[in-house]
Order: sequence, then structure tokens, then C-alpha cells
Amino acid sequence: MKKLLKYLFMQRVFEALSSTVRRKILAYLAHAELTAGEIAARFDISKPAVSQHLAVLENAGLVTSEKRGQYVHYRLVREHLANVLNDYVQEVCPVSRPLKRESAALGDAPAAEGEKE
Amino acid sequence: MKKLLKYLFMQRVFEALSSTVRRKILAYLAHAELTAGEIAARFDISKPAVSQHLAVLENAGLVTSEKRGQYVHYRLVREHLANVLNDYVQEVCPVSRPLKRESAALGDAPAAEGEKE
DNA sequence: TAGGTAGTTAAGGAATTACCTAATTACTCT
DNA sequence: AGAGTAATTAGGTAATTCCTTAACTACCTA
Repeated sequence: MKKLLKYLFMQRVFEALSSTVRRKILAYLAHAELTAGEIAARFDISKPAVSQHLAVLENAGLVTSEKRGQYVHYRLVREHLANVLNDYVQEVCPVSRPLKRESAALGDAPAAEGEKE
Repeated sequence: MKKLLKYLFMQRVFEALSSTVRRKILAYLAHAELTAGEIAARFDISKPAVSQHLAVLENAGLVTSEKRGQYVHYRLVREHLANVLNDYVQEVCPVSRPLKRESAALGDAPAAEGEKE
């Protein structure tokens, strides 16, 4: 059950990460929660274009959005990013067994966010 | 040291990983060194298509090829994959500092096979 | 040297992606 | 309600990606 869902997310995550703009957005969100407008202001492309990038990131589970009044605040979902990337590294670098536990811990580290899948 | 170079590779690596076929190729190579033909045999797409995927992976530094006689053998470059992904996780999840050392160790783990860069 | 196998390069077409402008929705404030 | 701001949706186009077939290079064997 979990495995298929995980696979789907992996695909979306790597597709999301394939864009430089989207990786930059994540980097900005790594330092602070930002509104869509604040994010758009940091790029040369149009606001709708940024909005689409944000939608891709959200579909991949890498960010979440919350509307507060007039603004939509975006924030990074650290666990998800760390989990997916670590899972993949594990899959392709099976040698690194020792790391496995460490990275699992990493994923949970930020907080009490549970296993949603 | 080579921050720019790293950035360039990051771009190529994530672009390479955005394709399911390419991620599958890496998964196969995680278990064994394979020739181009052996890899192509595992997919439904044409041989030239696989060849192009392999070129993308090689440009990203994720695999290396060696021609032996009639065959071209491909093999995974584990360190590179682990390094790039871990570097990125670090950049976006600055919380996870503890993992850093572990992952560095991981890169070298496979031993024997040489550092080409 | 001729024929066969392994692999890549070349050329072209279909599908996807990224971007733009314009229109729309949702909220705030007077 | 009406004007202004924030953000997304819609519609259309340019660029890119992925795959195909055909042609080519390199190697092996008889």
C-alpha cells in the first residue's frame, strides 16, 4: 500500500526538483515562510508562472499553502523532501546500510509530524 | 572550492533524475554493472532511446562507461549521486546537520573503484 | 574482406512543459 | 457597493523532451 504511493510521490518530487526555479523557491522557503507574492518578487518571470511552479511543488508534497486573509503563505515540508531523497539514495546506494537509521531519524527530527501515508 | 561546478552538476543530476526510465536504469546499475544492451533489454523502448538516457546520466556524472571489446559497460557512480543529493538536502533542510558526516562517509564506502574527478 | 552484433548519431515528429497576457476569484477597506 | 490588492485560472504559443526509424562506426569471427 505505502509503496505505490511512495513511488508516485517520488516521481512528482523528482519532476518538481528538475526545475531550477522550483529548487530556488524551495531554497527561499528553507529560510522563511513566504507569500506567493513575496516569492514571485524574487524572480524575473510573471506571477502566474510562479504560481504554477508553486502548484507543482505542492502536488509533490514539498510545500503546503495556507490562505490567511488576502495572502497565501507557502511553507516548506522538510520531512517529505528529506524522506523522499533519502529513500531514493537508499534504493540506489544499498551499500549505505548504516545510514538508513540516521536518515529515518532525520526525517522525523523537525517535529512530531507523523506517517501520513 | 568549486561551488559553480557543483551547481552545474546539481542541475544536471536533478534533470537526469526527473525521468522514471533513468531512475530505473540507476536502480539496475545499483545491483550490477551492465552493458548498454543488457540495460536496453529491460525496457520496452528502442535501443537508441536508452542510449540517449545513458548519455544524460553520464553527462550528469551519475554513471560511467567503459568500452571493452564490442561492449560498453555502464556502472553507477555512487559517491556522486549520494553527494549531490545530500548536499541538496543540506541546503534545503539546514536542520539536519548530523547527517552530513554520515553521508560523506557513505560516498566513500564502496571503496575500490576510483575517484575520477 | 564480408557479414553479423553492439552501440551511437542523425533527423524528424508527437507530446509535454514553461511562459506570457488577459480574465477571474477572493479578500480588504472606505 | 466599489476600488484596490493578492493570487489563481484560462487560453495560446515557443521551446523542450522523448521516442522512433535510418544510417553510421566499431568490433568480432570466419
